[in-house]
Amino acid sequence: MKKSVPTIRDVAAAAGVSTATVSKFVNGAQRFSPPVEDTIKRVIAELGYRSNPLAQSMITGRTKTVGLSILDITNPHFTSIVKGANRVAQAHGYTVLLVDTEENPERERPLLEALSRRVDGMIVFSRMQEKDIGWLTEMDRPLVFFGRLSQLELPTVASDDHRGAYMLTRHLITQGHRRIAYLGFSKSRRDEERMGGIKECLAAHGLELCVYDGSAPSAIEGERMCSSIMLGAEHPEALICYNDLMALGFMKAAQTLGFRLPADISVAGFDNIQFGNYTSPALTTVDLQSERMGVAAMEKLLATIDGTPTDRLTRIEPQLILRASTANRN
Amino acid sequence: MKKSVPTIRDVAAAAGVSTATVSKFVNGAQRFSPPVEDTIKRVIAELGYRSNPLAQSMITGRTKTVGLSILDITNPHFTSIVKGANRVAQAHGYTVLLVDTEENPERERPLLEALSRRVDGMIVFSRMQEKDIGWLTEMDRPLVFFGRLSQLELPTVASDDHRGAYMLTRHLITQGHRRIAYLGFSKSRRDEERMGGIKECLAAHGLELCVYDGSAPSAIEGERMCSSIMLGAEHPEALICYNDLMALGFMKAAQTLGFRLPADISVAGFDNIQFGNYTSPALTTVDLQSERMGVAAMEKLLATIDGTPTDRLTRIEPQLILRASTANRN
DNA sequence: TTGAAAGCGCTAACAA
DNA sequence: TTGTTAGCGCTTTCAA
Repeated sequence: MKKSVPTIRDVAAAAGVSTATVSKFVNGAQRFSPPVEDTIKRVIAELGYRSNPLAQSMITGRTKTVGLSILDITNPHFTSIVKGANRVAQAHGYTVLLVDTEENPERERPLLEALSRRVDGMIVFSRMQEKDIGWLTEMDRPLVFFGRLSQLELPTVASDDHRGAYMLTRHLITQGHRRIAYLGFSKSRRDEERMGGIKECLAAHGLELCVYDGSAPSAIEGERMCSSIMLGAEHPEALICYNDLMALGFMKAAQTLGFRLPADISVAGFDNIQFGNYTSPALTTVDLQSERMGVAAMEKLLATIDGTPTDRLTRIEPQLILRASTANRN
Repeated sequence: MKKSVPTIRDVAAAAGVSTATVSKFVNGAQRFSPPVEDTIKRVIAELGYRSNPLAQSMITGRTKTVGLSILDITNPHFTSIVKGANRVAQAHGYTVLLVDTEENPERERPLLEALSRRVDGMIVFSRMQEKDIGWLTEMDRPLVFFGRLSQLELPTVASDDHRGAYMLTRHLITQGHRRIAYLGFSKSRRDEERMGGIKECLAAHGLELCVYDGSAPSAIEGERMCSSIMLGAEHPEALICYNDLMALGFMKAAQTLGFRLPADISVAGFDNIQFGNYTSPALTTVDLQSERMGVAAMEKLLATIDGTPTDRLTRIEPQLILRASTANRN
């Protein structure tokens, strides 16, 4: 009595037909005479047969699985992306294989190479320099990339960070802020875009930007940077953070230092993570539409897999979300 | 000129050796004479050969991939678990295949069945009733389960929710709270344990528990439930929430209704998600050690896969984290 | 409508 | 040290 899982051959033998027949029937590739179909159906149920996706994939070359590589699963921005991507994949019968590169550019390549052979396509969020990702294109797998690329011709989904930053800055200026600072994260490709948007808007009003650079896009880092930002000769009237996590950390540390928000300083971030809603004051932010980005990326990937042509670049418009962390400076 | 990816046969032919030789060499299963090794190495580089993990897995029966099924990727409790599990898997050369069942018990079964054939083992967080998960054991794959089970004999990692709840309640009583309420989530298996711990402690002090039941373990739901909890004839002096997300939502809504925290009501949750640190007041919580749970589960799973015996149950001790959302009632 | 047979890319005895 | 050979579980012509 062999305990192991039944194969298509076991089914074929028990049903008195050929494996080819079973295969075609299981995949709905062909209809058979009622008696044959009934027997097969019965035997499958009896044996508890289920096809081996590995063997199936090896032959067909399709795995019905897509890879999604993100930078940090504990950042709500990325989990929202996953949420959106997951929903679309699910609806199309695909399983998402998630890889968390943990903000470590060196880990990306081996992880993605291992992943690439197991999936029909991949969506990649990368911290690598553009010059270092040429190999991605050589993996002969459909691929969608997050974020603007200047050289590479990859299908891409990107938020308009420049515009989002401009909108936010414009609003801060309207509120009467003049000394505006940026707590950035220069390791990210998007940092430049955001800073560019801010600077452009400030320049248009004859203002200059004071820039601080964080070493991680996290709340902890926001906390850490707070003292050097707030305890100089003259602290900024408004601070734009690279993302909401940093803003959250900064706000907490600033309050601990005795500053009142937004009276002493206005604070804003990017991403519109749900937790920006639960701080006091609630966080003003630029909603980059994370979930929608995930949806768009997965739709683009599945289209590419199916061979349906799509635009190379999908741009998602950001939305400014005003909350209490920014206020008029009168 | 065939554009397709090179197989082991291409390498063998080009190197003038047998496929077996290439296979063994690639897998480091055996050493060969220097000239042979050099040629193979060179040819592999030239052709850009990389072995097909699918074919490999089909034969060896091992995929070097493990599945991890969670209830909601946007809940930081689960992302911490993933973080811990991921780290361990990575260190052992395994890739984690993540599945988000989105708090939908019906989706679990098909998702897990599809997953089970592609991985060497699985870690499962389930919202299903214990009576409905017997099939899990029949999937002939190593499996680790999160949460206490009463009947099933599965390897399990669980936090001591009962004790955590007891500790928290005890502290609240010490702080002088008498009218204590619980905002639960009865769909979760852990809800009972938490409520049990609270009740036991209250009973020991001759107190009774007032219970509200939420329909989702989310911040939104916490917000929604707030008015019915706070705007009755007499509102509780302290509220324990099923998790931090609900607590966050509740706190925000309560403050919006004009209540001062913790002066009017103390609030506490479970999980110690990082965002409990960034609210005002910061959230008192029971740290269930999410990341450690992920680590423990993955270690247990990999041990099971390797055939190393482990204890059936790993229990993780919770820690009470006191912050400003709970205060003395004098 | 059904089946025989030839693989998919790789590994694992077993030989040489 | 190296090669031969027989599959893993499945799909897919092609023939019956």
